Amino acid sequence: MGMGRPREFNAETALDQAMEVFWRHGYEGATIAQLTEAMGINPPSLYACFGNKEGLLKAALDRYTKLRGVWMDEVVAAPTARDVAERMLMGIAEKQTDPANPPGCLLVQGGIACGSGSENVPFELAARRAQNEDQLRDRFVRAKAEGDLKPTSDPAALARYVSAVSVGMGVMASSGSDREALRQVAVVAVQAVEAQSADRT
Amino acid sequence: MGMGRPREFNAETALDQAMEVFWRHGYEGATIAQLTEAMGINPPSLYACFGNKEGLLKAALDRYTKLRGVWMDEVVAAPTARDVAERMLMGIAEKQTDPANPPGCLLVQGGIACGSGSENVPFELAARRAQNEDQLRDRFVRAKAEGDLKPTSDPAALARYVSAVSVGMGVMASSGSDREALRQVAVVAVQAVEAQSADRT
DNA sequence: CCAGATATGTAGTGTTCACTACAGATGTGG
DNA sequence: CCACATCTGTAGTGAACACTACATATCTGG
Repeated sequence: MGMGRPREFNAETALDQAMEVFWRHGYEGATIAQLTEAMGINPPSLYACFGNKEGLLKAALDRYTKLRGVWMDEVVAAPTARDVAERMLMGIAEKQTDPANPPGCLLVQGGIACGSGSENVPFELAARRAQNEDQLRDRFVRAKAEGDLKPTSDPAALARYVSAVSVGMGVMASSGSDREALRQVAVVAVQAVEAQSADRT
Repeated sequence: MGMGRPREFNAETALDQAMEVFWRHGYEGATIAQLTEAMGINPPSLYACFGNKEGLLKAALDRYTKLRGVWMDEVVAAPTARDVAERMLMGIAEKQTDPANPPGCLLVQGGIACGSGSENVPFELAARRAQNEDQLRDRFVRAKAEGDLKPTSDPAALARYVSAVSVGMGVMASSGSDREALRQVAVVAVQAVEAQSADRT
């Protein structure tokens, strides 16, 4: 039996375009018409490949978190907890205002509140953000074990904090804050992590 | 000439219900059917009173910021910049997880990204958030003048920072974080403001 | 009690939405 | 070159959306 007509579009390239539409308009604000036009395909191709609108979102999120994961690995590779926070938040100030992408973060812009029928979309995004937070927490646990963070510090709370600041910066970026404003926030935010760091000998 | 049939519903009570629907589902996720049912009125009454869906949102935002303004006045009445930040962020941890309201903050849940035709909704919310930030900034400017904050500190940056943390906490709350998790974030966040405070004599 | 004015409830309006039926096109295995 | 499988484009589908026409009800001023 034959293997059928091969697909004429590249799934990853198409996903990049879909990602941008979701990023800019949110899950509910993005229409199939906008998505198909950006992806350069027709609705039947979209549904054959991704199932439905939510399936397309998940695929776009997978791609987003995969690309972001590479960067996060560099972030947690910083030598100290303070440097991890700085590299993370300063990097976010850059990325969230990169004119090559829509402002803000897809994991926030994608949809914080949704209508009936899409209630699980916000949870889907939250689950991806939690992955980042877990990665930070693990790194801070290590920092505490290494004596980099004070014995009284709470790595999980620190990770939650850095994650919260990241999200807040994303919302600011999407509503017009420029890169310099975000950098100022990052600089202040890092000082809280510094306050939890052991004194240098 | 007569003055017409009087309205049979209370506008403020109805707005409270509409507020909750926008809060829980966002602007685009909230339907007129949900809104009218929650408000206990029919569509013609809604349109006669608020113009259209966006007009209703603005009225709900007005009411939200008015109620919130009372609390913000208490926040900035705290004696020091550090206490202002603590009162603000700890209060937010309480309010965003108050079971009497939907989780999070209407100024975030209302809509961060919107589809074509509602592009100005996110800006509308951002403008209201900016009011809070301005109030914080003014308070921190005063704190600096009073010697409460270090001469090297940047009141505008500090206000932006506290505002960003607030927003981040709101997103966390809406995606399931409990009150204790938010309190932990607040405790850490306050330390950055403390780092900008002058040493006590 | 009547005229004018505004509110209300019923029952729609046109539009846009996510999604798909179907026919033709393009590939593979035998 | 034929049977089969999968993709593609055209052209829709029913449902849900924001919004409203209209008849009726309830008020005030005279």
